[in-house]
Amino acid sequence: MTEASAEDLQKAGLKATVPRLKILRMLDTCDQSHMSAEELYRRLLEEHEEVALATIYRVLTQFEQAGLVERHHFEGGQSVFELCRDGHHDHLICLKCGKVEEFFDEAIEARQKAVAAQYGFELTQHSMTLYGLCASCRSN
Amino acid sequence: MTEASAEDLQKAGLKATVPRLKILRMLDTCDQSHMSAEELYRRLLEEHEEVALATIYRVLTQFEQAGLVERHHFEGGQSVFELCRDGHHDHLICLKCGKVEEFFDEAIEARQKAVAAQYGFELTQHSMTLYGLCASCRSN
DNA sequence: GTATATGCAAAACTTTTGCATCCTT
DNA sequence: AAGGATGCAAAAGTTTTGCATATAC
Repeated sequence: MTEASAEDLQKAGLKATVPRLKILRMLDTCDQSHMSAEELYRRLLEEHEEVALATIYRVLTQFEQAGLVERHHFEGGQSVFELCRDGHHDHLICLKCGKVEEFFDEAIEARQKAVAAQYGFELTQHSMTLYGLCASCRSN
Repeated sequence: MTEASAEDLQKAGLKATVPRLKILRMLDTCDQSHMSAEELYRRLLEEHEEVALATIYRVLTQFEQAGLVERHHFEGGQSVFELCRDGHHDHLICLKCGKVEEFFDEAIEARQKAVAAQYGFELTQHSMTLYGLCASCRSN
């Protein structure tokens, strides 16, 4: 995938403003792909690219509505945001070091659809998050 | 299952205080089995069984630690609490009317374990929530 | 030039905490 | 009687909003 750019914003129907580009770039290039608004704010600050926290929240909400970003509610209360890249996936999170792994499992997806159908639901989205200890945290 | 009682609290290692019993009873008998702290507060108020909101939060946290209650982070920011009755289950939520259905699917549980193992994780918990439109909301 | 976005400060909301008083065992 | 629990009020944390100014097209 090429670097996040002004066109990505325009294609999504959003003006290519400086704060939006900073936020998009940070989501795209940061080693940490799942960040809270506060984390994003701090990292931008560190790179001397400060954007007001209120703007970060507004922009993330717009990105979410435009389908550029997904918002997750993991344990811990605050929302975490992730740039939508390839397709759908679920998450595996280490409770000790916070590492986030992404995975996709066809069998699970199929069963989810089957369960929803069984209850008469039209499925529009789902969230599935596994919590545990990652390999390196286990060995310590 | 018999009505929630003082013994349930004592077995869990908690003093059987009046506020705790009120909260436990409400969780047990309310038609709505998944409630936020605020909702619990309002419903107790309606039944003239007021408990301070701060106490509700403290008690719910203790209940959670004692294994009496599960805390969920569904969409919408605030925590929702549910009395632990039978075994583990996942949730299916209607985005329109808020109805919560519980389900359990062995195939999904098995795949979750397999996925965790594949990534070297020791699985300690998981949350899986399906969102959609329930049958009656679809027909309207 | 015009509509929209941003920054700042304040507000709204959820959850936690300090402390004096009260209740359970 | 003693330790722990509660209520109240205040604080802390997260997210939203009003409004004047600045920016993108």
